[in-house]
Amino acid sequence: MGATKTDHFTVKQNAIATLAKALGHPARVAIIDYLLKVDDCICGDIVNELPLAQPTVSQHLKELKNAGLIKGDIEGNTICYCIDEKALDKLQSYFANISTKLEKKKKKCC
Amino acid sequence: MGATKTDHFTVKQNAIATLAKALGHPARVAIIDYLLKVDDCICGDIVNELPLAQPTVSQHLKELKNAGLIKGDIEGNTICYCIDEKALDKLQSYFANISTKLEKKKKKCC
DNA sequence: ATTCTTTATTGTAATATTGCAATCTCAATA
DNA sequence: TATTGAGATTGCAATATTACAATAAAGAAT
Repeated sequence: MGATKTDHFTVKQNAIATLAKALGHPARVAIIDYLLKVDDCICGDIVNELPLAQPTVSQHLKELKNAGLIKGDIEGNTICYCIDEKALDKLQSYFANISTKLEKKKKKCC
Repeated sequence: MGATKTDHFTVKQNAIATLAKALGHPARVAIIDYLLKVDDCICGDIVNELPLAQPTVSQHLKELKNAGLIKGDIEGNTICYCIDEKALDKLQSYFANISTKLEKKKKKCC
């Protein structure tokens, strides 16, 4: 087969998986890192920051956008990419929740 | 090509990407969810919980294990899989850190 | 010892991802 | 109206992932 059976899992599980998958490549982690580092989001220089060709970077940006992790505002000739807080909040609370749960069940197993 | 250029990115970026990638499939998110829900980690019934064939589940467990997200203790006939807190702490602090940074730069851009 | 049970491994087919050269789009500027 | 420049799209090759049937491995139960 090769295709993920998304319809067999909950909406929430799929949502987390989609977000995690988008961050499942170092180039895309690097893009998020860079967007965080740059204070004003005059982007467009992302390509120069990464050790990858322009079409490849464009593709990674597209994937981050599809996953909802970033959003791009067209600004005349250039595009200003920014982190979408909502998506990152979702991830943050997901992992915070896991940590809380792990704290509670501490030493209950292995 | 098809192969990720891991050597072009930082160790940290690769580490986060590896962990995120492991969670980039709903079945693996479901496994983590299940391990959290079950209080004692008498596992082995993970296969019954998932809508996938046994070899597929085994493969997903292997990937979670390779990424360091879970660990498996052999217990006679069965194997007891548990969440590895260290990996999840890493993810939790990564996203907590991002949230903090986003808070600071609020309204500075788009 | 044989069978049962649980999990891993192997092999294979279908599909997805990664990466880039070439090309295209479109706004800004000359 | 060209021309330039930023970014997206297309097409393609290499590789990785997903899923499962069949099979193997190994301790438990009979």
